[in-house]
Amino acid sequence: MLNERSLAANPDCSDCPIRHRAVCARCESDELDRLEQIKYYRRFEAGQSIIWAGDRMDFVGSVVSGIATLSQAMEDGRTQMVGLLLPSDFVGRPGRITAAYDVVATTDLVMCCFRRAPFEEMMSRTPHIAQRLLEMTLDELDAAREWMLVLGRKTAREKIASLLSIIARRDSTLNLRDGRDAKVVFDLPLTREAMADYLGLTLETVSRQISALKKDGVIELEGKRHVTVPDMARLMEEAGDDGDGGMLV
Amino acid sequence: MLNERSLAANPDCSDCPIRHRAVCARCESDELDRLEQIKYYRRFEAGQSIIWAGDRMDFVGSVVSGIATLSQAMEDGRTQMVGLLLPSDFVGRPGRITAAYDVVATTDLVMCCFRRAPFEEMMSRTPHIAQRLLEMTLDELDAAREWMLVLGRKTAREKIASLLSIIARRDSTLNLRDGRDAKVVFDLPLTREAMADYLGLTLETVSRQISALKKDGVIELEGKRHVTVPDMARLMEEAGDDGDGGMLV
DNA sequence: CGAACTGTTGAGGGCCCTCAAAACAGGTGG
DNA sequence: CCACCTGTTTTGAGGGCCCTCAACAGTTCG
Repeated sequence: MLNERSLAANPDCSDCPIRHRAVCARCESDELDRLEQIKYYRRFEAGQSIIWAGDRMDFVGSVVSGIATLSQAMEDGRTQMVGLLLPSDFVGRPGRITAAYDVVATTDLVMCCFRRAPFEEMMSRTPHIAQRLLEMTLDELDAAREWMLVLGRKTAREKIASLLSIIARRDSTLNLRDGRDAKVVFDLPLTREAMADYLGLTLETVSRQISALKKDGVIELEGKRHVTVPDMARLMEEAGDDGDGGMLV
Repeated sequence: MLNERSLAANPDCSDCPIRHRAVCARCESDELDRLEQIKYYRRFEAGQSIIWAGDRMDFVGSVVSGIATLSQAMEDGRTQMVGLLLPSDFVGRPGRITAAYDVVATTDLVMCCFRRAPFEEMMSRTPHIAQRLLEMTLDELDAAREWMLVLGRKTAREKIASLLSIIARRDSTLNLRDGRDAKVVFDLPLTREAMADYLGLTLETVSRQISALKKDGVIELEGKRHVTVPDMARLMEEAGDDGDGGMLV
């Protein structure tokens, strides 16, 4: 039914790009060995649905590479994105059988999956996994709360600036740059429609506000997706964030 | 500096009203004994600030009785509520020194506090605490995501109906009634302004929409705060929720 | 009574949504 | 190579929902 295929070979955990950030980050080598025995990889293509809300979920897992979105839909079609899943992010809730949200791959994506039952059994006996999952869940909760401020109180222009600065900040931490002073360059991993679903806007408003930020010199565009931010502090002002830039101290 | 005072006597944990729902829910009696040694009670008055965002936090704790709000403010005064704390809810993040949000008591409130260092030390040695905290955090994350749909995609009328049905549902579970058929009666624990901060609206819009729901017979009002819902299914329709009512299966 | 706070109601305007059309890019087939 | 189609994005015109500003009512407390 789905087009993904399991990889015959499971790459070694010690070579894994998300080894030190995913749910397995704190595992000792013997714990990792046991995880290795119950893991398998699945590959999804850009645009493909990974999970439908309400479906039975037989696995949980980590995004290894690529990007996915978590979203919620109303009956009349209105949809709100409630999570943006990047490499190392966790999918699924231990103890829950039915998926609560739609999960869609927005780029080609590789997921490291664990069958639910063995994973839960292992989690109950391996504090390192539960500890790391707690830490990751608390981070997600903080991000969700930051997002709620954006959704509830910011203007369309501020919303766009907030999203851009979130993406820019993430990229700048990946590239180990100073996120405040240097020029930041990145590609938007989302369509205008996905950005609208993220921000509680329409895609037309997203397009208009991006054009406006470009006209005002806050960002530069090359093609539709490639963004340059000449002055990160300026962008963060536009986002309505204060000098601390929302960095949780 | 604060007007709270410690109670001379710490009530016994086994008599505690939140014993089976708070962060201590899964603790064995010996674990509870150790928690008992590091706990103390603090009492706050309605309207009083419990924590300011950015302040150093020397404790974490559980709401024993009363209601508090978690909120985030922008420089220009716009504020968004990001959490509503009811009895058994946890305050503070283990591992974090500085408070990320403002916490305000909206009613008289009693909190069961643990000094941070001993609590964290105990948490690392007591899987039952970390397990329960993980479960509670996952629940909060689900609630936050439901809330994001409300903030991002619902109309003012739907927002009000959503908030009312959330409060009604909570009260009906407390009262062990059937939340679908029976008449539901409750008191609003929030001012119009707090409801506005919850929903990303102005207080005037909140007032207008409540009046409209009353005029249309969706709710009945006695005074400003006492609400009767004659038909829960109708209210949930108005909230834009489908037949399942957002109950996570 | 007056002050402070909470809540209601009205008038007007602005931001963003809705509907619509067109530009643009990528892919396919003639 | 061009015609054609599909999907994404941009831009325009108009309108509605909610915000802003304002006045007033009800309650509590001094």
